[in-house]
Amino acid sequence: MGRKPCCDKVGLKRGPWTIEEDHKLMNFILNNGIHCWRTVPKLAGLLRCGKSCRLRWINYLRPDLKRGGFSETEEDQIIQLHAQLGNRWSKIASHFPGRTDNEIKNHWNTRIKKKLKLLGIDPVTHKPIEQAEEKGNKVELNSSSKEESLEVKAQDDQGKKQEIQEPNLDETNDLLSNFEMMLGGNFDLEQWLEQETNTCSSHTSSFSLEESNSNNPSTMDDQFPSIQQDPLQQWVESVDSFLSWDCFNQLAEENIFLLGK
DNA sequence: AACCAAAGCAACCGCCCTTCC
DNA sequence: TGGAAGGGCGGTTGCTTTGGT
Repeated sequence: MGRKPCCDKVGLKRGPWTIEEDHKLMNFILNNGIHCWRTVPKLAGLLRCGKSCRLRWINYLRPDLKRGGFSETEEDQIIQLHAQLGNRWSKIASHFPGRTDNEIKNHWNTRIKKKLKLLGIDPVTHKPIEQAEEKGNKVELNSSSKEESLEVKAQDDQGKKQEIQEPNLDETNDLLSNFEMMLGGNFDLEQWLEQETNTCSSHTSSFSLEESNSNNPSTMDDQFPSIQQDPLQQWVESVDSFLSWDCFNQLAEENIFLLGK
């Protein structure tokens, strides 16, 4: 008598998403917005469950995502927030615009946890590991990790103040509001593309458009030849999944989403 | 060059909470 | 007010990549 599954998994595709699936999902969401995740795969023509679509969008396709490694400052903040909130990753993620809970969780589990353990700090309680264990770690601490130890002490001191450095709220709000505007259907992609084509092509040598590259275009104008007719479609079909999203995200970092300003 | 182990990360699972009827 | 449905969240898995031998 278990709970009813979120969806009928029979006939549904699982595993890594293909570029085509990404395109379909992006295309659908950018055209229609998000109303009910359960209906998204059906309407978008995807053989995925709604949850899977939601996860893919939130963790990977969302245009306001910030990619790349975590900075020292971000790591510090994560540690402080974790000390206060525990494993409430979504709450922690809400302090990092453009970061997902999954990303932070992964980073915590793979790196920060180890770093803290190495420094003799229990990643769960954020207190020094018990004497016995601590002795074992001292050897390491005395050798290579001395600097890190001091760094963590500083973090600890900061934590005691119970003051967490707030993110740039203006930036966060701007990103969110523009993203909401986009989902609400008011996002003028055509205008955005017109404004930003040069920016994109200028700083993304890795910008790979395998599909549209058949003509070896040298500029974005060439890459989007019929942009005037159906810019969204052109854009979605032309992007090569995450490589192009790197470009997109880079633009987002440069406040390209602040169109409403 | 080949193999193995570790690390990193995307995706899935299942429970919990909220909303709606 | 209670039950069902849907979404959100945290934990876990498993595949891919990277580094070492």
